[in-house]
Amino acid sequence: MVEYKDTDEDLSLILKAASDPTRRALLTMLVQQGPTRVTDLAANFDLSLNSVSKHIRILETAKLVERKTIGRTHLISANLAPINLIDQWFNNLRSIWDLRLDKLDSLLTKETDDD
Amino acid sequence: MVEYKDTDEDLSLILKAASDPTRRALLTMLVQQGPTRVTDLAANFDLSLNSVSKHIRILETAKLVERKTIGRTHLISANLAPINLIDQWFNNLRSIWDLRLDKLDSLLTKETDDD
DNA sequence: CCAATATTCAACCCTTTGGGTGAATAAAAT
DNA sequence: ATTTTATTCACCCAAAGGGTTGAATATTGG
Repeated sequence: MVEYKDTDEDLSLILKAASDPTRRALLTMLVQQGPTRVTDLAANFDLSLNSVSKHIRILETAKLVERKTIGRTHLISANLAPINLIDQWFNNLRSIWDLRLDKLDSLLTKETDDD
Repeated sequence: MVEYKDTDEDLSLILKAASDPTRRALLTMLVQQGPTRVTDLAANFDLSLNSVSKHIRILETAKLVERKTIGRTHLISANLAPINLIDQWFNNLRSIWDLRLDKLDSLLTKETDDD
C-alpha cells in the first residue's frame, strides 16, 4: 500500500490553491503591483469582496501570499517561494522517469551484447 | 476586470489533477513502472477499483496519462509534458515579479541621483 | 461620540469531488 | 456456451468549494 507523507499535504494545498483561475489572477496582480489591500484587489473582479477575501485566505493557507495588517487595512503580498515545492515534485518525477529509461536501455544493450 | 484566457483552463485542469495525493501517487507509480493496467495500479491502494479508475480518468482529462486499450486491458502510461505548462506559468510570474523590482530599483536610483 | 471604511464571520445555496456499491459491457479462458 | 476477468457506467452519499447576503468587528475621520 502507498502511504502519504506529511510534506505532501503542503504540496496539495499549494496545487489546489493554484488550480483556481481567480486565485492565479490574484497572484499575478500581487506580483505586478506589490502589496495591495483586499478591497483594491477585489475591485478588479466581478465578485463580491467576501468571495475575494475567501480566495485570499486560501492562498494564505498555502503560504502563497502574506498579510501585513496595519490598522483596519490588510496589505496582501505574493510569496512565490512555495511554488518551488511544485518544481521539486516535478523534478523528482522526472528523475524517476530517467532512472527507469536507463534500466530499460541497459536491458536492451545487454540483449544486443548477447547477439 | 480580469478575463480568463482559454489556455488557463488547461492549466487549471492540470493543477487540479495534480493537487490530489492519490493521483500524484498514481503518476509516480506510472513513471516508475511504465505502462500499467488499471487493476495493477489499484492493487497498491486501499481504495476500490472504481475509485482508482475515476482518478485515472481525471488524470487522462488533464492529459497527464495516456491510455492504450488492448482487448479488455487498458494500459495506462504517464505523460509529464503538460507539467511544463505549470513551469511556464511560474516562470511568467517570476518575470513579472522581476520587472516590478527593476522598476522599483530604478526609482530608488533616480532618487539617489537627485541628492 | 458618530459615521464611514476595511475586513472578516456566519449562514445559506448550489455544484463538484471523492468515496462507495451493484449492474453492465466486453474480452479471454475453460 | 459459460464463467472469469478487466473495466466502466449509473447511482448514491457526505464533504468541500465557490458564490451570495447580512451582521459583526475594528479602525479612522469628522
